[in-house]
Amino acid sequence: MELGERKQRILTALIDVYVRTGEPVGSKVLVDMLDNAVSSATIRNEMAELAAMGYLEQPHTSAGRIPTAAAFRLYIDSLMDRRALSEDDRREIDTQLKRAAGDPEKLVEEASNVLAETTGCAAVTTTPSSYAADIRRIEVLRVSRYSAALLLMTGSGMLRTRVCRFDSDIENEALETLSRALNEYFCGSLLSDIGLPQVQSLVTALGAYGLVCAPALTTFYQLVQESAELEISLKGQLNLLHHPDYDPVRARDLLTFLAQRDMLTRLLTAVPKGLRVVIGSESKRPELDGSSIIVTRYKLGGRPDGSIGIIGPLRMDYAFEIPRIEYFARSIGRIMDEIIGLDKNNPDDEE
Amino acid sequence: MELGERKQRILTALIDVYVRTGEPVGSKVLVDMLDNAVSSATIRNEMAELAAMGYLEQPHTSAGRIPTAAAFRLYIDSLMDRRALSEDDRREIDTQLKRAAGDPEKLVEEASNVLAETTGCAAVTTTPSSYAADIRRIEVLRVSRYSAALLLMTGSGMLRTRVCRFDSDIENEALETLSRALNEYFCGSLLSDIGLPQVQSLVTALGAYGLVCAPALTTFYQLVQESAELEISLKGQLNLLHHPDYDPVRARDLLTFLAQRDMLTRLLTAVPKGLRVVIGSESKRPELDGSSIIVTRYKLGGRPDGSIGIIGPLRMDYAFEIPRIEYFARSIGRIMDEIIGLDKNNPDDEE
DNA sequence: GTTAGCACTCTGGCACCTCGAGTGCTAACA
DNA sequence: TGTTAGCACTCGAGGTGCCAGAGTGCTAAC
Repeated sequence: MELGERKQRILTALIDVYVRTGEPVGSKVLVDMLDNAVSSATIRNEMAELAAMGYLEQPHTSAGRIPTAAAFRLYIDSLMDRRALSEDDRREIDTQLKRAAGDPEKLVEEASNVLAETTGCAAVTTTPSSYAADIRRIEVLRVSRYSAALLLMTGSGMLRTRVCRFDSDIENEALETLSRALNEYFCGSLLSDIGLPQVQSLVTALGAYGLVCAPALTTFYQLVQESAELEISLKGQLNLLHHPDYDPVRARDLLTFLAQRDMLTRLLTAVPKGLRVVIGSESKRPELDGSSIIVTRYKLGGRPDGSIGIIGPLRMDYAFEIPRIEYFARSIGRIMDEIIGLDKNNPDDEE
Repeated sequence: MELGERKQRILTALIDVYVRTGEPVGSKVLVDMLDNAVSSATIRNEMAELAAMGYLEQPHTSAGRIPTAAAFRLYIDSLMDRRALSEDDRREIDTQLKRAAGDPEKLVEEASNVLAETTGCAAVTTTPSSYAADIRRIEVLRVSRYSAALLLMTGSGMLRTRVCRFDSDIENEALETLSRALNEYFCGSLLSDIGLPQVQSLVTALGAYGLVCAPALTTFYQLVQESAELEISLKGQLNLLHHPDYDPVRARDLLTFLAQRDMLTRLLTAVPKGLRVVIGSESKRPELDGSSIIVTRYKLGGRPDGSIGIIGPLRMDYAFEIPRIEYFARSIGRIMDEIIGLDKNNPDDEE
């Protein structure tokens, strides 16, 4: 059902006002918005039709209208005028992100913080998907007589350590053999390809040291699992508690829902590739009624990788926030490539 | 001003009831509590005096009385009967904590989670104070042609890494020299003793490589700073939002206050040695009115080190929660000594 | 198809009332 | 002197009624 041009103008104006004020919009305000081209009665007629079409609703008879999720959907898909970020805004974002550069995980976390702060919403990000990353190097470092640290370095620039305790004192020779074997077997493997059987098969390969090194192999396996796992960071939850559009109880319930990380995972990993905006009830989760999610993916080495986005009330300045999030994603991709992307072109290990 | 024996009994009974119900306690209930020994009128007289002494207050004229912060203080210091944890509770705590063992920082974090969950309050912990820890070892690991990771290992069992980018390709020789110099200069030093001047002085010591290694020195300095910093973890904030004693707005404000980590730091580091209970207004922070903090320190190698505690509403079951937190602290100390404490007695490095 | 005008509806705030719980006080009692 | 019974009093919670204001829907005229 195609919307007449005037209906589109009215709907757009109404959304613009609503996004600004948060109050139901009456016909009089819209007359002004449309330069007195038509009278309030005409607007009222049009609004009644828009309401019948499911684009507007009234909290009660004598209140103005507010846009429905369907209206926001239409607005985002075809009505809105994207507002580009100013040069200043971009520079600001870039500098803030670069401050955290050095380590991909820190970068993404900092992006989350900055995004939450600038939008006043909660920000979600996933770390670069190390699932498909390859192991570059494994170090075994003695900590004490009977404990050692394993260090894992991946092609995505991630470093992880984990301490392992042996059942008794362990010889240097054993640790060196372990280190050699681990590197020999697993360097170049994808994290996702390493299963328990592969790790277990090392026990025999380690010969005389197989048994004493067993705890280290378990630790190594856990380390790989943990590293392959997608990590989700959620920042700025307090923003939601302070947001005027949420009453404290709704905000609390939303936070409780978001605290179940598997829900978040599902929401984030379902993002196909480009941008995804989930508006209120579209998510089919009652807890997300009244909230919107804007997510996009950042690229790593040119390929879509982790996700970044915000969660906030239905009433968001989509025309502004969407470009902002897209810029964040681009900026993260760019900086991350600077940190590690280039390394991909020049693999260069010592061993 | 000494409290008469009957007043003590009344106050104790009142607190017990109030802690259980959360409602103002009227004279009739107390008559039952005290086995009808006296009439409600007598209780009322006593309560009026207790109120005059500042131990009780009424939300309004026709309501029962609730204990003031001063009453809780008296209760904790001299009236209450500590209730010991059951054997089952202890075992439960031990197994949950041991699951996370391996790394002191993870252990403390997990303790925070478990404590928050079992008490229904927010839990705070500080990581073992690495401030006074000594550097055991520094590793320099090449990541790419022009970047390397620095790894720092301390005597408190902490491992930290940070990636550093050089201005251009860097030779193996340079990295090796850097590694040697760092270890030579800083192994055995306390983290707190390492300042910018000391690090800078390495530039000359590195000779020909001084300049190219400069970024690594900066990174090293940051790494040391970051490692020396006390880390505070706050878990279970959502519990506070759901707690019946907080209306959502107060809970929100409390969370907002707690989010300023420097405030938390001050609260936690001020704990002298044993137990510390800060009740409501005693903290002099208006945001903490209506909330109590119970903190104690866990020991590491027999010496008081980090802190662990909970933050929750004034109305807590102190007689039960205090022993619980103390048990947590003991358990952490014990497990942590198992992980690293013993190592202190057997320092044993490869180099 | 558009507009002016009017009756209608609904919310939010305010005042008012009643009920129940629990107190403070007084006078009598042991 | 300390304890008790009895009663008037206070206050909050919750329900009702009323009013002003905002915005609509509808009708009839343009």
